[in-house]
Amino acid sequence: MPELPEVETIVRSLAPRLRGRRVVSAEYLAPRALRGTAEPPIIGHEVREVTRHGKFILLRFDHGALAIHLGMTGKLLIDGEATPYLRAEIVFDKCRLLFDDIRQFGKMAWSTKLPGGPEPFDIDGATFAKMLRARRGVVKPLLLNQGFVRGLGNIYVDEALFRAGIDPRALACNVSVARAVKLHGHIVEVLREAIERGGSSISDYVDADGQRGGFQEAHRVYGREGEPCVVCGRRVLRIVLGQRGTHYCAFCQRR
DNA sequence: ATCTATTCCTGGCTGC
DNA sequence: TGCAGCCAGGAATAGA
Repeated sequence: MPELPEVETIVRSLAPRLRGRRVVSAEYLAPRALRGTAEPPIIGHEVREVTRHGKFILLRFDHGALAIHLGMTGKLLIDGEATPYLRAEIVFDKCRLLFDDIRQFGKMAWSTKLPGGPEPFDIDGATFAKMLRARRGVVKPLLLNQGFVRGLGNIYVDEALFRAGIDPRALACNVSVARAVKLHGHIVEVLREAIERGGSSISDYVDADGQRGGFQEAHRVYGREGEPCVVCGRRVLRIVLGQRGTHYCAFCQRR
């Protein structure tokens, strides 16, 4: 499941391959990939840059950008093998880009307004604390809300809350300023560490060269239900919170 | 603003 | 071995 670190890894592998490349042709094999939006007017145009906005990958052209969201199982592969799950193919002058997506939660659209709160990297702890404490909801669903901060998904929210010692069911407004600042630091830290290790590959995720990430080995709570907490040794619990599997240590994380 | 439930989708599990 | 049933979940959506 591509979250910020996985998308960043993909962008870093895509950018040097696509920068300056001219689109020769494009084919959209699944109507769902474009979700009924107009075909991107990219034929004959050159990619200027490949960037990330939260979990969106942006292929930037002079006249706009193609925004791609990978959903759960989306992959962007340079010169990869076509699979039965191929949703789109963009042929460039020197390579081709395949959009592969088993579950079809991914989507692409031309020059859409990009949603979102700030990137966690773009705000400081004090600003984050102010934002967090102004909200009334439960902290985990709030962190998953892309309109609050961009880029976090289920894995990194569980990991950051564990590192910060905050119960995922805590109310945002009840988190002290000091702990909110600490949480922001841990969010930034866990995202940076995950980017360094090429993201987390739970099942499907690979970068544009088909390489898996390595950060799943460093997960402290996500996917570790029943295993001993790396800090206190008690069993990691799993509950459902906001329709999401949620992993935490009841001893190390408090409300 | 914030909550819940529902929808999308399919491979990979589980259990019989 | 086969097969039904359930599960994973990002985000949009509807309704409260």
